[in-house]
Amino acid sequence: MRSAAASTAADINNVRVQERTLRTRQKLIAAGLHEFGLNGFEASSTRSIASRAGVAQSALPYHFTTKDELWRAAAEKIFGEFLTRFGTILEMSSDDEPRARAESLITEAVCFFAQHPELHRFMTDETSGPRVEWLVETHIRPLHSVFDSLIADLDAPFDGAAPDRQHLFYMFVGAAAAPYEMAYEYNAVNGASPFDAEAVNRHAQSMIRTFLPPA
Amino acid sequence: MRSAAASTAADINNVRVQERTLRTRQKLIAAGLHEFGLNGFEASSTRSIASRAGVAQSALPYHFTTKDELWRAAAEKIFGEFLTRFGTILEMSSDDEPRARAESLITEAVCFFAQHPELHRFMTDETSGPRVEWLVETHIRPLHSVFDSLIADLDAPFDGAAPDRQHLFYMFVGAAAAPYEMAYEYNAVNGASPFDAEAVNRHAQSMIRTFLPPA
DNA sequence: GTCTATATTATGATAGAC
DNA sequence: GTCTATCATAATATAGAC
Repeated sequence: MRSAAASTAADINNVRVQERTLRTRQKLIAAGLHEFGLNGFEASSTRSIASRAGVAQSALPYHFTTKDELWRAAAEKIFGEFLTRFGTILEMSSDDEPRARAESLITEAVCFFAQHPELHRFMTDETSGPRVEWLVETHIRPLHSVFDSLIADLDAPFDGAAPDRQHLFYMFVGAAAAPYEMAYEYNAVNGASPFDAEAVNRHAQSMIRTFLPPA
Repeated sequence: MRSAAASTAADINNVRVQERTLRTRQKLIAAGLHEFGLNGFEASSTRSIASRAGVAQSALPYHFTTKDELWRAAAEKIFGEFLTRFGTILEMSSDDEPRARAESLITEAVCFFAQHPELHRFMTDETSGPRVEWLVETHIRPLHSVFDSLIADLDAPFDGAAPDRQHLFYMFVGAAAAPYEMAYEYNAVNGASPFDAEAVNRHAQSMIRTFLPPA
């Protein structure tokens, strides 16, 4: 039966095509995440992204229509990874002592910023325009509820003199990401990379000592 | 005496020309500071800068040869202003009680980041390359000694459990600048501008409560 | 689906009139 | 010194061969 055989072949072929499409899209997203996270949207060219992904420049508009859409796909990926990982940690630690839980949440957040500095760059690259508006509504606003569960533990011990809850979010994010946002400077001044495991641990400890009052 | 008259006329003319040159250069630096501070180096076009300054695009390469040099001039201006202002505050407060002094230094730093968000953008816009290298060696490294006088007061009360001194610099800068670095998001989420005087005061108070241990 | 080649636009820097 | 006009280049997106 020719039609059945053709249909089967087409199915097999479609699967393979879809797999290849998926792989190429993923390579482009990974490369875009790297470039956008390092240089921001405007300073990243589709050529450099395609080159990093190992495909032709025209593969980018083919798979994502515009540079803008690739940027959105990269944002989805990095914010999705963060929410997934943090959701897991939040669940796993739900029965821990408040202090120990806060410490491990802070440590996890610092490690994520160190391993994925792109996350913070996406949050701060542009100051206005359609991309920021989309990002805030789609991905950053939800972060606040995630951090609220962290913040509940952070300011409880302060009683009257706790830092402003609204501002804790910004201070925490800014402080956690700062060494990685200024990595070149950190390296030049301190003679070591802020991404080294030892430096990350020290940063997590410093964050705990700064944002959790002494026990 | 024709030559004397001509000389005098030329001198007067030179002064006027130099004054006009200076004004144009200053307008370009101010416009460049604004654009670079808002969008970063690559995303700022010489056309938009010139347009903001109210001069022709070609006035930029005429007065500064390259976009790069204008950027450096803008960096000189904003870092110079910061050092001048902070130097004054440091002197004026040298006889204050340590706690009160630390509080006023923190408040001053927060106000400066709020009034000049360009400063932090210059520190974080690019992650590598000749401009960052120049900026770190010329302007950011000196900031560390300024902050050291602040930090000496910050971590003294902690005794054993003080945050890492190296990391305090980054945490402090990151936390102080965060609301202004994420101003669009702050506005969308909190329904008010982080640049409002009331929000700046609250941020300064939150910074004090976070980075100075309860008295 | 991926490539090479190209159309189109925007950028930074230069030339020349005034 | 400032302007208009232009060059040269690099960017994104499209067309067409395979």
